[in-house]
Amino acid sequence: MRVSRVQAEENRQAVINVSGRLFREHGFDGIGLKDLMKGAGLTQGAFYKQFASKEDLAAQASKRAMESAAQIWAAAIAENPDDPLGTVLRFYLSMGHREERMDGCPVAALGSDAARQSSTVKASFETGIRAYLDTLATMVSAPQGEETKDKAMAILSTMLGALTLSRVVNDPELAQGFLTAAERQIRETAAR
Amino acid sequence: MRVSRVQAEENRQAVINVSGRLFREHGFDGIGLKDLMKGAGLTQGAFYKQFASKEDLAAQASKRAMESAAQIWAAAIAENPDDPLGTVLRFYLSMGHREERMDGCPVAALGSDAARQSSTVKASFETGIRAYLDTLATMVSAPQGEETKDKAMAILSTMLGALTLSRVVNDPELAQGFLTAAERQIRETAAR
DNA sequence: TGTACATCAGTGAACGCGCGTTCACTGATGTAC
DNA sequence: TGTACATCAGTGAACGCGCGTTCACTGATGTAC
Repeated sequence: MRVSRVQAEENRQAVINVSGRLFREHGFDGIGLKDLMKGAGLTQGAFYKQFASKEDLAAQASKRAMESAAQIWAAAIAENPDDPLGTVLRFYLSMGHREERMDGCPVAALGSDAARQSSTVKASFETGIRAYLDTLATMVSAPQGEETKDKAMAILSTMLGALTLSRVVNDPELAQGFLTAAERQIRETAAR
Repeated sequence: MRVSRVQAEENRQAVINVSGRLFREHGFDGIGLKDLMKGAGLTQGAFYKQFASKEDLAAQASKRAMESAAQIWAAAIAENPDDPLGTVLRFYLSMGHREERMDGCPVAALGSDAARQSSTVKASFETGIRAYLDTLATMVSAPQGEETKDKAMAILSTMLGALTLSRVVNDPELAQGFLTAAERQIRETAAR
């Protein structure tokens, strides 16, 4: 049955939000339209009234996921403005983040999947990654602007790599080792 | 029809080898048993004479893929023993590696997929990752042993993160930026 | 060494299932007058 | 403001397809004597 335009838009947003979380948990190929729609309280049939294809949803959900990740960064920084970099590192490189794929960094949750997706999906990630870099760039000390960008890119690489490695290994001690080693090295890089 | 024991074992190895490559190219969920077997010149029906399940093959193929990655490292180092770290960084953090998923680093190709797999699959990755770390540890200068391990973990994190990020973004310039920034920072970390 | 027979790697078809996508239908919403 | 009708978000079933897995069968290999 028909639903008000406002309600329809709310439903669309709900699908995008829940898909962003479910894709992170199960991968783009690991969850179907039926379960994505059910997550928003709808049925499969309504899907094509809102989205052109699963890939279209993947792109929109990735964009949304990156945006909410950026908001989590911003909220954490706002709570502890004296040590922004330390705040970001403490939550990004934590065992809690390692175990929480669904609400964690989308690049860590979907990175190797995203590399295989269309350039529309990649564009969503690229935008979010540039936002990460801008945030990190405000936190590092560097003589010139160009070097600041470089440092931000190296720091983000280390963060993402350490979290990914910590999730791929079984041994919790080794996992913690990657997170700790990354944090230590990033602090040195940022200060240098 | 029956085939000699030697031939059967060769076929098994061929399936493992080709699957290691095809999984890297398409992801664990992105390619089916039919195509994996076809890659080794066999048909789908023979699969369960050699493997317990697709997951069983995933674990064995991941192990094999990590072993051949380690061999690529070793071969590159052997060719240029004067600058082992530089050699590894030049090929790992290259645009060529970015574009060659099938024969590249399995952690970069399958990292976020692997995090969702069974602990058997993760164990294959963990073993390979420890081998990476041992190799890197011989290349960094550090006063104490513990610090060497830490540096190796941070360096591997930066390498993996930079390659992953370079593959996730569309813009080749940004992709190259991650690789370059990572290489620069790793050289500093290794020398410090 | 030669023969008879058991073994089993590989084939190809079938199984049930869930996938992404399409479609006829419903009925509340939105619009025209 | 009230009425008549067109719109369209959502439902639920169906589509063809490919998935992982199973199985009856084949015939060369391996084994027993």
